[in-house]
Amino acid sequence: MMEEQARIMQALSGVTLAGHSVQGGMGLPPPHGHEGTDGDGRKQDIGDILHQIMTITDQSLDEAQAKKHGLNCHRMKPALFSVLCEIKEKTGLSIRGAQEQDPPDPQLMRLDNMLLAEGVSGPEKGGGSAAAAAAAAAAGGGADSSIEHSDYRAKLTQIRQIYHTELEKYEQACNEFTTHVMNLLREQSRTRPISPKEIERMVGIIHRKFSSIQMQLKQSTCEAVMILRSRFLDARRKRRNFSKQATEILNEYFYSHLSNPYPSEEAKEELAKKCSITVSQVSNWFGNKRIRYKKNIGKFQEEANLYAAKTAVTATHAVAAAIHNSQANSPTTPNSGFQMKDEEFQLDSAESKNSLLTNMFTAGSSASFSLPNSGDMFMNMQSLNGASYQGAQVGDNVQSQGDTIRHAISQTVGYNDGLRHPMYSPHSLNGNGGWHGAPTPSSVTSPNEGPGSVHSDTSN
DNA sequence: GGGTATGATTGCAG
DNA sequence: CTGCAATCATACCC
Repeated sequence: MMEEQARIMQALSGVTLAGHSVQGGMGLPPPHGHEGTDGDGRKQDIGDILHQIMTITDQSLDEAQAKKHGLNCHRMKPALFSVLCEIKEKTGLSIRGAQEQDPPDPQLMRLDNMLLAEGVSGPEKGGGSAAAAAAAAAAGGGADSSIEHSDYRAKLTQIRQIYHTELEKYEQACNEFTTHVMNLLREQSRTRPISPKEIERMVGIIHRKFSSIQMQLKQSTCEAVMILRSRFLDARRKRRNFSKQATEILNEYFYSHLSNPYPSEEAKEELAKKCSITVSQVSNWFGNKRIRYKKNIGKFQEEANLYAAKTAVTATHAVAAAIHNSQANSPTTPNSGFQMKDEEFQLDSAESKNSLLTNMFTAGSSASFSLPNSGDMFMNMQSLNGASYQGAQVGDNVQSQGDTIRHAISQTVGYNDGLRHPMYSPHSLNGNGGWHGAPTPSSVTSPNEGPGSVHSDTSN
């Protein structure tokens, strides 16, 4: 082997480096012993080839093409080509074959799932709004939640659009590049050993490269969504007072259930719906309210009175209406003890609630409103303006008015069918200041309440 | 800007 | 899980 190499070297030096020594000395002594016609001939062949190579750039393109064509048409070409392909397969390339079936990248899967969950890569509309809704639900709503919500959705749509545009671009570029490379390889396969398998492999490599770029795109998209999401949630985490209306509704409920201010799950849902807040916000509100009320009952007294009166007014409407209806339906119905003149309750548009209150609860007022001596309302109203109200025995009379009236009154003044059990007063807070002495928590409606009784918490 | 009100959070107990 | 109590963080008001 070494000998042959040396001989080739000699031949090369003899041809291409004629007159120049590469072996250090000033001159190379002529080789001895191996010279002959055979050696000279081979030397000449190699020299010709090398010469051709060296001068190939001097040839015109046409000449080169002609040579290429000549080679392609050579009768030995197909055989040689397949042999070379085979050799190539057997060497390096076949080793890489094992790496080809790429297992699904867990990171890519994570990204895909996330994008799907965020509604970026999923079906057109549903996913996005679902994610936004989820985010909204997670953060809780507010009066302006819809604004923030739509803002979030708009930004998400923007991200989605960018993502899809970029993805499309990448896919297009990938396809173009693949086609280009395939054509190139097919072309080249006429002059060098490239098997279809290799082309396939190359396509795979290209796709992998592009998918890694896609992964970067997905990653940045995910980041963008996450940032948007966190900003959105942060913005909603910012405390925002409930609307006045919502606070009123909650307060009304609280003070009309002062004896047991623990709304049931249904009541909470109802309140949440009415106030456009979440159930958990209702729970928070009641939790805060209970504790703050308990801590400083005095401070809340005024508020309690206000809401008691308010509730009384609205309920009075109901009662008046109920009576009116009842009377209309059965004119013979006796209404002693609970007689009210309709005109005293024509208050809706002309009179404000406040002026009505003044009329109703001023001693000199023509309206005489008797309340049972057992409800929260009564206690609160007692301190409203110092007037003393007699707890009339209205129960029987009211009952005689039929269910409608009984329900209305029950709603109004905390009247229960039982009527014999004392309801809550601030003084009945137990030693720990809890409501635990009161009817069972979480059962908003009093346990003593009759089964047919309708309570305000569920009836509105 | 400071004080208060208020919605939310946290840690604990039942 | 619910509610309580303490606390935080912010909104709101003067």
